Amino acid sequence: MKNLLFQNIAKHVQLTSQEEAIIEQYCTQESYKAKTVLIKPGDEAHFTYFVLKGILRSYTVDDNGNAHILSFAVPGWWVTDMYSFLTQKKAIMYIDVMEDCDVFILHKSDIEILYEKVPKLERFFRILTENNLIANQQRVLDKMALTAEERYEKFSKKYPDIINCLPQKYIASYIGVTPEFFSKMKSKFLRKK
Amino acid sequence: MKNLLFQNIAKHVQLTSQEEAIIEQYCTQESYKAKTVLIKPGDEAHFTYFVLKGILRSYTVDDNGNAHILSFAVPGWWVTDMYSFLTQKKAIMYIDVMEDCDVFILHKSDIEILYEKVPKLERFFRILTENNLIANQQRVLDKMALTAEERYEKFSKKYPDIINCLPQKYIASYIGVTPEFFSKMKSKFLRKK
DNA sequence: CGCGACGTTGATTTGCCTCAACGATTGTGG
DNA sequence: CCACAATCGTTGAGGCAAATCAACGTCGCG
Repeated sequence: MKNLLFQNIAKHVQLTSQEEAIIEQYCTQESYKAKTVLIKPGDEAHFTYFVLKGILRSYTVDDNGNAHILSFAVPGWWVTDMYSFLTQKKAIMYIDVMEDCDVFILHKSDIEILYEKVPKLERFFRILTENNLIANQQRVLDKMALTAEERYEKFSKKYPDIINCLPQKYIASYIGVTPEFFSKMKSKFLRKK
Repeated sequence: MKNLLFQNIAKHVQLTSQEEAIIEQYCTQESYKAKTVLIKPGDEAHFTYFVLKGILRSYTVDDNGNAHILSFAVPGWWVTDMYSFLTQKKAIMYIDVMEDCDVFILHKSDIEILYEKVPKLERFFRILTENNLIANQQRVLDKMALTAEERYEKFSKKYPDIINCLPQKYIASYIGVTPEFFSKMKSKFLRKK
């Protein structure tokens, strides 16, 4: 279990077993049932979550009540309301559980302590954030340059596993279209083959 | 001149004058005329640029030849093709100069050296990247949840200075609409007041 | 069983794009 | 210094991608 976290870290920085032990001290493991809301707008996000099992998502709800999914968090991923977590201002997003999950919880203040005790983590999270940034930059450009169908194709190549285990309305929301349009698009797409 | 860089760094980490001296060794200053292309798709982005004066932009061009601006880089900002710079694979973006500029140039391999010599930079760039990520996440959501007019309003509040010194077709491109539509939108917007 | 969540399909509307034409401004070479 | 081209912004007509609204079938589950 704990291995998934350290496997992940090991992809970018090499920790000693002593350093791993320190990190372990600050990680709390927890399980949540589907539909549990971990963060909602107005909260202060004191925690970041590392997913061991299950699926979470982060999203906003607009004035018309439509949800817009920013990210799916699957095993091996971190998730929180970055804005709130980093600035300690009010959250703007929901984080909730889509499939029963096990997570590690890290408190904001503990992360700051860990940065001091295990400086390598500074690098680890830098690299993690860099990769996340690249992905988000690409997503901004994709939303501007590609059609819904192209975004769908791209998504299904990038996350072939997610596509079959989630209600498709969530995929529509991630892609940036309505469930109705997504349905029509998909049937047109399949008819072509 | 060099001060702008260190003022910027000082917002997030405290450097000794010795550390500043080390960093200075790896910075090359350069000036470029408007329209100079610093990076284009297919290149390998070996450099990142810190803007002292002038304006640069990063953007992609889609299959129809339309440009989509990812970012404007004004004094105090860093700019490069993050994807290429970090992975050292082929660039996917253009970086070019919109107004004659002075920049500091940092080589990818020098940054790696600097991370070793001045570990505080690891933190500095982590924080910088975190803030950049938050902004890009918000932009993804804005493109999904807001109308063009709302995105325009948001942009003009966030960058009131940029709006008056750049041809508006570039702002249209950043917002994610055509210049024609932007023009109509703007005149409708002004008529309302 | 009956309710609620989900996916589908159709009719209609709308936000934004495309294409084309036209002034105004800029700038550049002769 | 002018002439001409290039760039930019505006406006209009028409078109298309995607949203909206509504109705309906299906499935899983309390």
